[in-house]
Amino acid sequence: MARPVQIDRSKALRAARDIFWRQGFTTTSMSQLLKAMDIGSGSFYAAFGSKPELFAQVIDKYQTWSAAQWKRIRTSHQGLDAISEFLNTTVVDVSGKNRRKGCLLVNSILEMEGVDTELHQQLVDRFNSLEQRLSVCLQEAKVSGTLREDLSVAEGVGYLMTNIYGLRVASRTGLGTAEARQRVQLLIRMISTN
Amino acid sequence: MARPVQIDRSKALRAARDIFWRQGFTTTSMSQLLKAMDIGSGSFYAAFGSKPELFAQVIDKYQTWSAAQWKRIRTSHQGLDAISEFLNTTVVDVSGKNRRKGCLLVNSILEMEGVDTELHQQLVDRFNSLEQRLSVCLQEAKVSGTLREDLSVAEGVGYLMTNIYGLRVASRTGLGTAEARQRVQLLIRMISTN
DNA sequence: GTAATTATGGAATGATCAATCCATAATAGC
DNA sequence: GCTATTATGGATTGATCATTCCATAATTAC
Repeated sequence: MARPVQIDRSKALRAARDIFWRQGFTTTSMSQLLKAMDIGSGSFYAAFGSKPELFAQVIDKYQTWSAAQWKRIRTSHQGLDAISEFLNTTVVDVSGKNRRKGCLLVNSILEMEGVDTELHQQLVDRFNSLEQRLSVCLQEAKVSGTLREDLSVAEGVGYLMTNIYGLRVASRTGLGTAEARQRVQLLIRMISTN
Repeated sequence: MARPVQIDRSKALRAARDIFWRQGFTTTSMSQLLKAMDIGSGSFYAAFGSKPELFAQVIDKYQTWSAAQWKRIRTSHQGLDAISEFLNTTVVDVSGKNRRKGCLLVNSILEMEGVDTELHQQLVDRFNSLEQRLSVCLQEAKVSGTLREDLSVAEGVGYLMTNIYGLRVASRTGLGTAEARQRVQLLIRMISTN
């Protein structure tokens, strides 16, 4: 009865994700965004509400993808091996030819800090769910005896979180894939039983 | 013969540094900046040139201060002890009551990445001078036998850089001073001879 | 006190921002 | 093929951005 929607929502969201990933939320202007998504402003506001609302949708989708990836890793890895696999996957994914920079969630946390306090806290909370996943893996390692005896699970989680943040940032200052992998290997070795 | 300058340059620079530190370069508007510095736009452009030029001056001053701090540490500490002192000083300085967030240099590196490529590379180069300082300390530790034997100096530098970045970021996601200190203690312990 | 000179800060300026408006395009039902 | 309906995207809007302009204030030399 009416003109049908012609925008490919999922494709548009992916384009938006990638440009936010590369440039951040604030830096990306609506004109850049519309061009990247290849839609007009009318369609945009009809379909996504506003620039911040679109961003929230992108973050949602990103986290869904992120959770799926974690689940995939966990079906075939456990303990320190799962953590190692997680780090390698995410590090590889964010450097090298792939032009996305760091982790969208971490980047956004840093960017939104002084700007949108509410969104900032939401993002931090979401990211902290990673702590629980890491905690479970470390517990497994503790039981299986692969975790350094003088290291508590809580300490290990803090250590890993610091290194994850650090690797994300380092990947944005020119750290190559090969060197990133070496750092991952080393940081795992540090918390393993010798 | 003419009206004398009444702005306190160093005080104004400090105010600018603090608001950039809290909010970042892009997010801070000229009106906020002028209000924080407590000067009018005429005086501002006469004294500092432009917003980007002011930022460069702030970064310069920040790094001068940072170098002095490092020098101070080195007069009384060496090896892993110097690194530990450096980490504790900077971590304490950037969290808790002090409302500045993270490290101005690191924050700016992340912010300028897609925006101003030239400035971004300058900042990265500056920050990398830290690697050399760390390398010297690790060499001292190697000689004195306090560095884990199975760890090369190069590996140690990479490890430390990751953790420094990570701590800077973690301090912007709600990490408290006490917990930050524990993480510093742990990460030093990991690279020490047991 | 007057003239000369320069700092000052509030009022324009033009660019760009996100968001809205609206004439037009594209469909389905009849 | 006509009507009703909704998607579309370029033009428009009002706000805000960094910057410039300029009348005025504050000082020194005489």
